[in-house]
Amino acid sequence: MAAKLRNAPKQKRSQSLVEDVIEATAKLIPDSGYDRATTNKIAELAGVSIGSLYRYFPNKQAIFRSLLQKVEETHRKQLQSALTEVRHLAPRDRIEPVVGAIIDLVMQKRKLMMVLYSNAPQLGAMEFLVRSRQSIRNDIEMALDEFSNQSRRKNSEIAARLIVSCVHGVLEDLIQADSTELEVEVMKKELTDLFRAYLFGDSKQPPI
Amino acid sequence: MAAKLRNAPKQKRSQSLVEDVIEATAKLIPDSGYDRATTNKIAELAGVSIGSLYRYFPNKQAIFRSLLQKVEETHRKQLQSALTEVRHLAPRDRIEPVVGAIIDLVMQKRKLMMVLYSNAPQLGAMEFLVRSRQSIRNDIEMALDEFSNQSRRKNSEIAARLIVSCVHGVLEDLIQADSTELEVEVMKKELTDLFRAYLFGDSKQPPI
Amino acid sequence: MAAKLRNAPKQKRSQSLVEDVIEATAKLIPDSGYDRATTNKIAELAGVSIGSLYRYFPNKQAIFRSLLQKVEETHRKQLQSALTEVRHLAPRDRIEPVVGAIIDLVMQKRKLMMVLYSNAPQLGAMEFLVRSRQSIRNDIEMALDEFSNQSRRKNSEIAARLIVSCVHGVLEDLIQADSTELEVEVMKKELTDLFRAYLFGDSKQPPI
Amino acid sequence: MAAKLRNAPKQKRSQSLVEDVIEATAKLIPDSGYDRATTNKIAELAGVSIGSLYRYFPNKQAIFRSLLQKVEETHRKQLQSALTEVRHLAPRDRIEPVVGAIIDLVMQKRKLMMVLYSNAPQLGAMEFLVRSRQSIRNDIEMALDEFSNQSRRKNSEIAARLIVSCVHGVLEDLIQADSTELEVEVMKKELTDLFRAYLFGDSKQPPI
DNA sequence: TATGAATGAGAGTTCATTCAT
DNA sequence: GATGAATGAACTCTCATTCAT
Repeated sequence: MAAKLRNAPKQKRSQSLVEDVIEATAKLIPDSGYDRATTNKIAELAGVSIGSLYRYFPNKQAIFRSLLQKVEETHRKQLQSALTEVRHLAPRDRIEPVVGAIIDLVMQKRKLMMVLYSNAPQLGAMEFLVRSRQSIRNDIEMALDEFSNQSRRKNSEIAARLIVSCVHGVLEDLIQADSTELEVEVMKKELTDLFRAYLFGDSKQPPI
Repeated sequence: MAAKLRNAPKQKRSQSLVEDVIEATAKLIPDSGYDRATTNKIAELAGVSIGSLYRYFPNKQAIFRSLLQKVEETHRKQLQSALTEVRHLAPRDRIEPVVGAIIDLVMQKRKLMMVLYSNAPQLGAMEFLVRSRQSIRNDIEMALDEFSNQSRRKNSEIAARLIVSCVHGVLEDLIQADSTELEVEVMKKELTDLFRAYLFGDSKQPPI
Repeated sequence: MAAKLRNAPKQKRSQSLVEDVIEATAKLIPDSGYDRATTNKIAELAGVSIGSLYRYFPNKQAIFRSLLQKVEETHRKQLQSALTEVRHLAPRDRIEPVVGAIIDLVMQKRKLMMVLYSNAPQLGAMEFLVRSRQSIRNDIEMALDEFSNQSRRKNSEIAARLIVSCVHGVLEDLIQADSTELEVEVMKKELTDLFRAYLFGDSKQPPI
Repeated sequence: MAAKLRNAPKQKRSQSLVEDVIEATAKLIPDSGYDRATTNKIAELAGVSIGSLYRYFPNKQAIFRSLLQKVEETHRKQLQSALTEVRHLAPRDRIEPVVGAIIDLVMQKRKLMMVLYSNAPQLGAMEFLVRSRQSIRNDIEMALDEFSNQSRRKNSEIAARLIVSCVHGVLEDLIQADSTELEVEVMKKELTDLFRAYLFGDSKQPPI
């Protein structure tokens, strides 16, 4: 689950240290990126000595790997919640809230995600990332399978991959352009529309 | 258009130096990333002394900014070519070749693009990148406007933005997962399908 | 005799702790040398907490000093045994077994001795080492005095010093060159021969 | 000959830099040993920036390796001089000046040699050291062969090894005990005596 | 009394940038 | 103009030692 740490943090104190370090890293990333987020800055922001940091993380990469894993894990859980909450709705009405949830989710961590993804190779986290994305696609795929008879798409696996990718693409665009709240809402709608057309051949947006 | 250089390279010699440096940087990035692509390595690979390099680039960031600009410029030109070549086709048949062209284009420079995009903030290139994307969106928007009467989409600007974002999203996924040639083709088809449904309410793929 | 410890270990528990620490240090040295044999590794290998270790040793140097003293003490005792066991032999026949014993003794602890000797200055153990060697020389001197009338050497003190030094020199060479068992035996013989010539003017080796 | 350096120092400036660094290292060793002779201290004492130091030496070990090689080379040359200068003398009169020369030689660099030898394994210099010692033994062996008919020793190779080792042993003892000039002279005489007895069965010292 | 988590000075090393030649 | 040797701040990481529990 978490990255391999030097000492499994069984003690409360240690757990909190690990949490603090990961959190500090997340705070530092947006402005500093991978390289300028130095281990000393991280330790300082976490309120921890550099020595303690290295007691629980074997090296800098491991810190970032742990953060990446934590974020991905959180994302998946939140996606699963969104998918569950939506099951009582008619299939075509499920799209909007799920898309909305995902977008909101990632928009909060904009640059964090960019930095983590683009440094994944150096972190030795590509394998993990691919697996993580696969899990998320599986969740979507299962959700699609529930109404595959009503859908125009036969291959839920490919459809899931496409959907996830498109959402990510729109997100990245929104992040990079530092978009306004309004733009975000507009794109959510448009994305919903896109997927409705794709899945049900129906693109009319319901009146707001 | 080009990054602000210390001396505008009016001389042939200087122009070639600038070109060589940018090219060397592009070669170094995939394996080295931003940080390990040191200015000294760049100069060496470019066959240029480090002193000369700094005569034409004020700092390391400027080199990468120039590269980013050159790549974006090239991409836009190639997109325009693709859009032009396709105008004699029926609107619904224009999607596939354009999507295919864009994907092929970027797939060749996978890691290069990843590194440049994710370091754009540190490079002070976000503003440029947003403008560059806007230009590309404008091109798409104009292409969409040509058949807006046949399309279900009224707002070509938003549609263009969505389309570009989705293509980028799929691309990133293909890049990160180190996808096979086959996967790339499958996703091209699916993306074409997606946009057909979105624009024309028709998602049937033409028989191959 | 033992290094100055913070608390003289009168309790059994403490004595064993001190022993364990010294022993662990001896085990660690051959592969780690002085610096990479960290106090934490020593404590762990000794099955002692680092805090307890520092209760009985004021610092890292003191641990190594204690080890050096213990080793020197052991060596001296073993030399005395060898000298005693040999007294029933004719003077010229005493050389070989003593030389053999010394060489065997030190060869077992090759690297340990090298590390301790070369770090003796930093350990503040030079004074001790000089005194220790003096003791050993005294033992040899007394042994030489027993047959000084048959020997060509008048000054047993100088002869003892020379002999000890030569044995050490040969030992170091054997250690550094990672010599084979055979080489060790050859050098033992040659050294015996050397000392016979020196002491008795007779260098013929007895037939094996 | 010299250790592999990053850039072969062809320029005068560079050669002097390399020399200065090696010299500074030699100065630092006696008081600081290997570990406390930090690269920064070395650079400072050499009057060179740490960056420049690393331009010519890939790492700390390489600096020490270069020093070791330089010292060994010098020693060998001086030994060869001593052996040559002595050839016009009768064999039994050659021993004293050669032994004297070697002792004087090494006594000047006492602790330096100790530190270099004991750290040779970490420096990756054992192979070199063994080869270097072999060369020196060869020189001695050849010198012995010149009068092997007058000598009691048949195996010059072993005799050479023994002699070199004994000289080293005596030297180390003199160094470690911080011996007086007088002691040094006494041991030189005794060593000469030892080898005369060994080689010629004659141990009477000539009147001074 | 024993523990071991915490400390932080300081190690080796890199690399963007300058400037004397 | 061109060069590349020189610079040194800043990086990641280690480990002797302390002290709250």
